[in-house]
Amino acid sequence: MEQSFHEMHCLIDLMVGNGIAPNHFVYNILISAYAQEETVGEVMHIFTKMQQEGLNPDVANYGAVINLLSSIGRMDDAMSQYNQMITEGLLPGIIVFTPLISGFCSCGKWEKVDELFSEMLDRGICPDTVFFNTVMDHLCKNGRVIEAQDLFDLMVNMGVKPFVRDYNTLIHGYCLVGKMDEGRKLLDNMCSIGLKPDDFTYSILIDGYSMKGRIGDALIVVREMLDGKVKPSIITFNIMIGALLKGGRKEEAKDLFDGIWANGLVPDVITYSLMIQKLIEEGSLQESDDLFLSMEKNGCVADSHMLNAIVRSLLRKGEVPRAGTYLSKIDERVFTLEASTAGLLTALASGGKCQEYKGLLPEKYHSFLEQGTD
DNA sequence: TTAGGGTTAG
Repeated sequence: MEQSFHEMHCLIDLMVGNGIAPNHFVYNILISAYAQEETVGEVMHIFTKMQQEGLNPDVANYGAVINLLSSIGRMDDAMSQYNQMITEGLLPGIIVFTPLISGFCSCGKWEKVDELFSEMLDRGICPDTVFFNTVMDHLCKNGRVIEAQDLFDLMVNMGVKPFVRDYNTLIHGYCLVGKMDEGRKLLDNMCSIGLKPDDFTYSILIDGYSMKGRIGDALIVVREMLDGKVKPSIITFNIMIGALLKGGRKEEAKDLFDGIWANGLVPDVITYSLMIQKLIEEGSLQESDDLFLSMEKNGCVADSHMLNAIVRSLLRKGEVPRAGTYLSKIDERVFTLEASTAGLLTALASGGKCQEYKGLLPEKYHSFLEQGTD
């Protein structure tokens, strides 16, 4: 980035040297590019530089700067820029209000959200589909699904057509607070107005039912998805496999796993992680090792989360030597031990077998055993 | 591509 910052300066100097003064377009391309990298120093430098050269920032320039400041939570600074542009007589548009309001949502300043939304409407600025989706998503993720629903209704009343993504956002909101029947109603509602649910819609609902332990209802949605000719993604498979395993329906989960390839997909690290943990849990240790090997043979590489989860499963089963094998992989690949994994190691030593276990685990992790003997 | 946003799994 430092290099390209230098290049940017050279480019601007070259333009000036050729009698071409950089305009708002040029500056905004630069500001936006640096904003994407979240390099605040550079952005503010360019912003100052353009003003020094007698070019007053336009609404787009302010929009890009306010977006950057809001995205990193510097709301005081974002508001100062907003006030500055008002002072200069510029008229803020939806491009300025969306990041500003989104920023206040991110830090939970809901009264500021309400205040700015009112101000925006007072200024005659119409919220659009991007605005509604952004704010609804924030509300849903904070458990404020009732307010998200109100916003959704307002959107419809204002004549802004909801898209599949808006439904997905709201259904997710209901799932997060366990209101599955409301989520389910929305699925039917979107179908009735001619919107076709996608794999996200179904996956969100399947996961929601699964979290509530309603495996039967989850499977009904799976059936509807397949009947509707919506192709599941590997994530959908992972959700379904997770739901079945949770419901103790291992054979069906295994059938789904075997059917992944027929759907033109390949299992990913999460699919394998789910299956392997289940095998360990039921004591099929050789099978779990075999699956791990075939996974790596298929080019799917274990990540830190997976190895930690495997180690924890093995430790819970008292399979210390095998856990040692996977701990060595964590060590070799320079992954970190997660706190919950370390906690299990420490707990292990409190049983008085610290010395015995030391011989089974890589030396690097002996300190966790020693902590347990205090 | 001059400016704002967003969904699912261990």
